[in-house]
Amino acid sequence: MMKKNSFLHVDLDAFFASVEQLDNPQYKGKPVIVGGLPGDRRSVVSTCSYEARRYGVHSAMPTAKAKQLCPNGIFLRGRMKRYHEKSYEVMSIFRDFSPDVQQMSVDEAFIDLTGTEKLFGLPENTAFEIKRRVKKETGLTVSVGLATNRYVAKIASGISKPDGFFQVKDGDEEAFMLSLPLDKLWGAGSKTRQRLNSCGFYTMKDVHNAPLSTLSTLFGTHTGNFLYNAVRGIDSDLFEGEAKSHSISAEQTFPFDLTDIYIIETELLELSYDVFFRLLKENCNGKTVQVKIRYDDFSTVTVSGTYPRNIATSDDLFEKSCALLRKKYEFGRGIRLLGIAVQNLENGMDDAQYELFDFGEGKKKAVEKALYSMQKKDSSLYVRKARNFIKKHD
DNA sequence: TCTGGGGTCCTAGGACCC
DNA sequence: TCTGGGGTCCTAGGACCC
Repeated sequence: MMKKNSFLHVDLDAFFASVEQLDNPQYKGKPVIVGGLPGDRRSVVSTCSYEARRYGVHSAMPTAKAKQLCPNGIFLRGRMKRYHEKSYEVMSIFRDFSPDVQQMSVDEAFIDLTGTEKLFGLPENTAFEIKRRVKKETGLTVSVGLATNRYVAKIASGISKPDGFFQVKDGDEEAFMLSLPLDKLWGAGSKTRQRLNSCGFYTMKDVHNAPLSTLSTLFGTHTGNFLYNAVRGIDSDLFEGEAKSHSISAEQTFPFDLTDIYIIETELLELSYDVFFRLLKENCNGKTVQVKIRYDDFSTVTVSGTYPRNIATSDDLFEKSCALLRKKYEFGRGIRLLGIAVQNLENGMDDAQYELFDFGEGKKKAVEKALYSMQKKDSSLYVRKARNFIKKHD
């Protein structure tokens, strides 16, 4: 008989809040809420401790509401650098147990344990050994799901949080899925659930009863297939393979809506710097630029352009962004968010091109590369155009 | 209570080419 | 003179996730 696959999904519990409690022992056992501070306009909760969740606080909740629900909460801004350090420690432990660790985000990963039994014993024992080592070596707790495919492992890890372990045995996948409420169907968010409900589907069983053809007609081929498989505990390969496209973006929500075109473009300048320096840092580049505008009523539009050559400098990105914005922006409307993305990225900076088409950009580019290496050596260095400083000191 | 920021993937329609 | 069907690329919008 063929040996079945074993996958772990490991999730760090209330990650950002747990790191804060670890680094600040006086916060242990208290409601810690990481994200915006209560006084910040237009901010949300990023992560909160289980103590805070008891008050009804959760991720993505406006900070103002969190403050209302939990007036004595400890509100903290995130320290992303620190979280990435801890994340790296944890991921390194995972790699001691399998060569195939697929990190999904800063706080979760899949570990393929297929074929590791001879080395580490049963997968469930490995799961407990991983939990033990993470706790001992980093002070953090994780929740682990174990199953024969990634999709079911992902759902299983959410079953007994925090510090949990849940195994779905070979052959039990379908029954496991059917035992859960519909809102545990990972990959079907609120919009899809609303549509499911409006079609008369309220439980996993309801979806399970529908033939594939019906689901495909109602939801399209892709989502139909996904739903059909998901309620049966079959992995639709959502987590398989490398990502096809890649992009780097930056966006900013403003405390107050913007209408003045000079100020709007000054913000685009700032975003252009952010994005361009990150392109340098990641040593990649692309030809497609997207500008995102969120109006005061929260409606969001995007406009993008694909150009013959990669982005040459931050000024180049700035000019393209301004042109795109002017094409799309309904002048006079209040803007609450602006974003810039460079999409369809490829590795390398194609330096050769600039020798053929150098419109003075080669020089600018050299200057920006030099600035980038200065910033790399001294991270306190903040290089921006004078235009951005004028804004800051208004 | 009024909604962050950084991503990936999918779809539909249009342009363009063969 | 009118027109089919397929492939590819691009764009805008939307859903979803952490």
